[in-house]
Amino acid sequence: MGDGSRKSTAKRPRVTPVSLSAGDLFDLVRTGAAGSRSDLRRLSGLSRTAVTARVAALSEAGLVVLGEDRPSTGGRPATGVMLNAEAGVVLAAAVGRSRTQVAVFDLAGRELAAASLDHAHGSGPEEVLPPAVRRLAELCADLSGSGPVLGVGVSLPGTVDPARGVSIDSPVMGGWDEVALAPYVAAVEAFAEAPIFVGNDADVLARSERMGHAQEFSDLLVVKASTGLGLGIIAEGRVVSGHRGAAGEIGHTKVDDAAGLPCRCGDTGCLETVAGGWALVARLEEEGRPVDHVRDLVARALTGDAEAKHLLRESGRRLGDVLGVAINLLNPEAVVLGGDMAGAFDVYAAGVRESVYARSSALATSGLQVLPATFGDRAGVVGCAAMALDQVLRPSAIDARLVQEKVGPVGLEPTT
Amino acid sequence: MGDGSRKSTAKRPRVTPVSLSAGDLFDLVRTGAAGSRSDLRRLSGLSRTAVTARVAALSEAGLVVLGEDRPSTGGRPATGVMLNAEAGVVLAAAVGRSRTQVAVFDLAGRELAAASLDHAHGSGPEEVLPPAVRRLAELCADLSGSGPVLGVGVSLPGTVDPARGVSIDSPVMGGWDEVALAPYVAAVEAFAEAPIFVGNDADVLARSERMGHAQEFSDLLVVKASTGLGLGIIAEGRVVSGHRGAAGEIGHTKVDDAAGLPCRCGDTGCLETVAGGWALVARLEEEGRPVDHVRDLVARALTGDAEAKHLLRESGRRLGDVLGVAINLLNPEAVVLGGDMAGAFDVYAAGVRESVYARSSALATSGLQVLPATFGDRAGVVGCAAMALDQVLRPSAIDARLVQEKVGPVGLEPTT
DNA sequence: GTACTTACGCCTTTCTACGACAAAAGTAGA
DNA sequence: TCTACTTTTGTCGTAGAAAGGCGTAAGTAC
Repeated sequence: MGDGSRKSTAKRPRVTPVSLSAGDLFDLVRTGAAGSRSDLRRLSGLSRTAVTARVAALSEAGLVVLGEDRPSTGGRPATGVMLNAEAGVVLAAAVGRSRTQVAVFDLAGRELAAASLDHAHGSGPEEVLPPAVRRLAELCADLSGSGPVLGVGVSLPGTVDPARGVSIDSPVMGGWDEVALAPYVAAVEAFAEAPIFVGNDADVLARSERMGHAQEFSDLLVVKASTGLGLGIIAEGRVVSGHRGAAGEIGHTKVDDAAGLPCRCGDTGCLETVAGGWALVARLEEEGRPVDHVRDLVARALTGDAEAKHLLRESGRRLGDVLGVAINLLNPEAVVLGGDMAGAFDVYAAGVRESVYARSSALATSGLQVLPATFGDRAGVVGCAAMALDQVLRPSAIDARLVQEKVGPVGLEPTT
Repeated sequence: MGDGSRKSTAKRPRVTPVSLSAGDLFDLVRTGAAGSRSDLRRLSGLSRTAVTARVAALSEAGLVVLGEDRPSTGGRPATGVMLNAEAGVVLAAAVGRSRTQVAVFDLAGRELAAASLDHAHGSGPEEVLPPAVRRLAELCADLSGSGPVLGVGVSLPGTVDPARGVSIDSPVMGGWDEVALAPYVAAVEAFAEAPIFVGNDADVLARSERMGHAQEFSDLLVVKASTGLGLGIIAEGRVVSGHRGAAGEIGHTKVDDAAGLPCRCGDTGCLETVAGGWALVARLEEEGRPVDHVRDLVARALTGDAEAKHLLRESGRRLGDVLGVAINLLNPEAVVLGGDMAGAFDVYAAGVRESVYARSSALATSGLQVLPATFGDRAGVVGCAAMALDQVLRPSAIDARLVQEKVGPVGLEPTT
């Protein structure tokens, strides 16, 4: 050194504030990557001062709690920093064709209360949503002192527009064209402020796996096999929703076996007409053995009914034919089977495996696993909650909450 | 200060540095979103001071240039800030079965020089790579004063591991199992420092569309139809590579039409055996009309050869059968056809459209477009360059380069 | 009991980012 | 042609955040 003739050596600003925000640190805590301020310092590269300041802000906002835990690693034990699961709740409502599941979750994703509401098959929003919202209000009332409602996740069996929070249409339920969900939720005063997140049922099932199998695998196909057939895609750890959120319409792929058979979507030849739950139910009915719902068919299969088992296995095989293409395309590490039909997992998975291994290339199927949905028949509400939590607790949302709080506390109680 | 009883009211740090780094601003300039410091101020929300400092740093590093352009919008005209395309180059090498295309691109993605090297069908890395690297060195030498080599993009017809930069295997070429590419490139001293990015040929084709159709559409399927059949996926604006980078193996999907037919992959019943370029060539050969390469078949079709046209259309139809499933799954806005067979786009696309519209649901195909690859037979090198540029010029890489430069100039010349 | 390790609060220094002031360089209209 | 207005840009002083040193707390290892 020793020059100085060139002004570039004068004083150059640093220009590179790669520092992480409080929300980013919160995310590290929430995901369990960090459990103490020291962890955060190591992971973020920030100085102690910066980490301390951010954690203090998060703590004041009630988003994290400082416990005296953490075993020593040879020196002074660290003060535990963990997510304050009691800082609020999210609501989940998984609307099905004849049943709506509702539940309340804390910020750690634990279910605090749940209920199920039956309604007539194919009901419209007026019959479904107000009772569900009322029930959620009751659940919240019973859970006194559980913090404010930070978000609401809703899943619908049909096409939705996540951006606008409206139902676009539903093949299995009437009256859901262009229905905005916010007004129904806002009917309860305590929910009026909460943002609403809407997802397709198959998509939401995929999101539930982000709290399950996706912690192990980053590329997954998640099948929802119930009355209809849907597919959720997790690619590189992210849920892929496709253009206008309409990815995963696997049920309406045309297959040769179904040529000419009319589908509920108005077209003919769809996979659903030979492998969808409604079609299996219809088949059984034709044979003079009426069942009310796919769940009944599954129940029969579980008690050893040969015909029901055969139908399920056959359905799995046909699904596998189409799934094989998807597997070649996306090369997932595992296929997760969810929905009512996966209730008889062994039978259904046997059918799926049979044709998947025949249809896909050796490369794609080597090491491919076929797994049951982590949360079984609770996957709907878990996925709705996961969807809401992912949005409500994402770093930028946390940062926004903190600056908002500096102006005037709204939403979360500062400390109380 | 006089309180101290409650520290929470004292002075709270801001804790939320959402400010954008110099690299982020560079990205805005590079993508054309911003063309002046005022634009950057508006887009980033940073203060004039901060923007000025960052732009000064970028300018000193030679990454952007300040021109006196920009028309006035009613007041003083803004100084134009634009990407300094001459700050360096990236190299592209698209390895094919019998031909390797190489090219040099500037940072704006413009091709500065190009060449093509033929080699025996199915050659190994020893025969292919050294000549290609030598040719690139010659091209660079001719382009004196074009800046340092910042990155190298290579595409291979087979499976690759992008993370490690190695070829895993190739169905069409021998000797490519577990081949690391870096040593070959580093043989030329001027290239030794440059990072290497490796991609599958179909994947790279998809990346080329990020500079083409993907500027308009965020969800695309990109088909590479040449000797083999491959598929690249762009979902929500991102290229999806799948687990171990092996997504898009559409050619080895099993189809009923091909039952029993042996495929070059060792299996039987693959789509490629009835719709892949190599199969069409074999078919023509059986009929006593030998052709050397798919390109010859396409050339014949373009001159009106009925048999060639029929084969191409039939191939497109069969591809469309499988593609229909993918379309239902991912609901893209457009399907892009590339590779040699797309050279006869009209014929090939007709076949694809025919079966795609029959196979997919009305929802997925309404508004679906079938388009030719933006860069035709140059898509390979363009995609390689795009892959390298996306990595080399991404915000975090730019930031790293700037701090590096503060310590001691390496890589880019400071101003010179 | 002593030395060592790890965690963390407080303080000072450094440096970034902001906003105000002021000048430059155009356009629009009298 | 000249003047008022708009927009862009450079410079300066100040507030505030991040870093790092120092000292202390609270464990473990021997």
